[in-house]
Amino acid sequence: MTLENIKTKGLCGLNGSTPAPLIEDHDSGDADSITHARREYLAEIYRLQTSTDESITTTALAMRLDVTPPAVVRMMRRLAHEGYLKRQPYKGVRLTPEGEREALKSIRRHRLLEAFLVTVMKFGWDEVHTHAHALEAALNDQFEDRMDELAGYPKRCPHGDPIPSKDGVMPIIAEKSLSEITIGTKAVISRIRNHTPEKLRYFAELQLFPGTSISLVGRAPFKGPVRIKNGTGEHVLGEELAEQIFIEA
Amino acid sequence: MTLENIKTKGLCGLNGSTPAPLIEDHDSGDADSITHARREYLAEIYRLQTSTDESITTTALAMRLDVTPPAVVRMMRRLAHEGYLKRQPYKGVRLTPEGEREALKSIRRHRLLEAFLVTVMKFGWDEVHTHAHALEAALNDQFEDRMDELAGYPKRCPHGDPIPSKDGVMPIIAEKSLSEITIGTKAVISRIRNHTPEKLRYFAELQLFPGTSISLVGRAPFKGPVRIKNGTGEHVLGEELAEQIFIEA
DNA sequence: TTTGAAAGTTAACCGCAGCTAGATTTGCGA
DNA sequence: TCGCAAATCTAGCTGCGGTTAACTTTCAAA
Repeated sequence: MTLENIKTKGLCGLNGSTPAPLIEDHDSGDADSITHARREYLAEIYRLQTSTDESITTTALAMRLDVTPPAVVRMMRRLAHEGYLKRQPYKGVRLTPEGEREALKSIRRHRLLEAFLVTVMKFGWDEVHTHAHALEAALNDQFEDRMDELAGYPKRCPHGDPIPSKDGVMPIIAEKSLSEITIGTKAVISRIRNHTPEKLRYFAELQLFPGTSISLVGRAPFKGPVRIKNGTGEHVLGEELAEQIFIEA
Repeated sequence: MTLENIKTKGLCGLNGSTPAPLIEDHDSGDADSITHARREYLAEIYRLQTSTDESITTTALAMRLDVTPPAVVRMMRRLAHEGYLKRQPYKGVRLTPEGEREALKSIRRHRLLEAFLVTVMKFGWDEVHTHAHALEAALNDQFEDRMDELAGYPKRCPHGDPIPSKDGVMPIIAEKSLSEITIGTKAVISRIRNHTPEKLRYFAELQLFPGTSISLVGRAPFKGPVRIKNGTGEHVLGEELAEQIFIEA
């Protein structure tokens, strides 16, 4: 076989699978070509930014991303330089609108992927985070759209986290934690804000999912455990777990 | 919010998505931890190795992988050093059994992914190669098994390429190209050995898929075009296309 | 107001996987 | 058999994203 036709002949068989021009970048539909790591940083900043009012510190980010602070510092410098965020050394960072856009894109992909993995691929809600995290890097817009379609255009991930719209808008949802509501309240769980596999398996055992109707039967004083009732009966939850269960307000 | 509980609190919501211990390597089930690029090289060597009898040259590999020869040379040195292949400078390389095992694992993933993308995710057979190529890097064994299951344990990829078994055995299939068979033969297409999207779309237009029954009606002399007949009527195919269509012998 | 621990930053390194430029080997054709 | 072009290889560079070690800044408590 000559060298010339190696490139032009069969592709994926015993005879080969990857015609050179097909390898390329795979971010078709994106055009901008921001790296995956950058988007991950931006998404994490977004999450921190919307869950605290304080500005985002290097160490907090480093912990969340499981990297060392110097890695964060350098990435922040890059991202600031590229216009995704404003940075004040020693003070913290804040996303620019472009940064927020990328962050939301990343968050959308992650949650859409989780929804897809549960509804289409039948993974457990305790398993999807890890898979989604790995697969995120490989998605492009077309694939994202197909997952969206197959999963039935989900509005939330399996844990109840809202999925940003395709044009980058995060739905605003008024929610209250079980630790904040008054005794006697009947409501529907909207979100479980802890994705540790073990905790999720425990919640699943008690049939506590987004969508489950529950009523708050009682609460022990001094931030004590709460008693709740759902279809499967009455359950007692420690404060730590209770404050991670949210209901639509 | 204090730094301590940032790491331990909610994960994927507005409040966070990536608990540090979950990030890890994602090659669970593999244990060996060979990089994706290495596996891609090994797979490409395997494809070349089984489609020619000559030894694999640096330039051929470089073209197939769309990288420069020096990149190949260095990777070959690494892979030889790591025991995946035998290398004779200026002569070529040959996979060791370990190298072949990794190559087959990679090829299995690619083809399984293609099958999954077509049967479950409803992509066209002309689209799947690129998607599969990007997604391959993110798979682990559990995900691979789930795809296998959902796709119905396919034996071949959408183009008819056999899928190596989970324990690394490539099915041996006796096949003949349309350009090799005698006039009058009736047979079933088993494989299309060209994965260029345009060609695939053309084959699809003529309803020439693996599984399609055809008969060879005629062939013009001197490697001329062939006439074939299938459910949709009679078609004329140039020699170049004809030799890329295979039937089970 | 001072000071020291914690947080943030800089400097310098790593491996991976690309690249170009230039040297070397090979082997075919004259 | 000899020489030259093509193939191969070496050397040295890039960017990415990670690390450790050491330095600087901040801020709260004494």
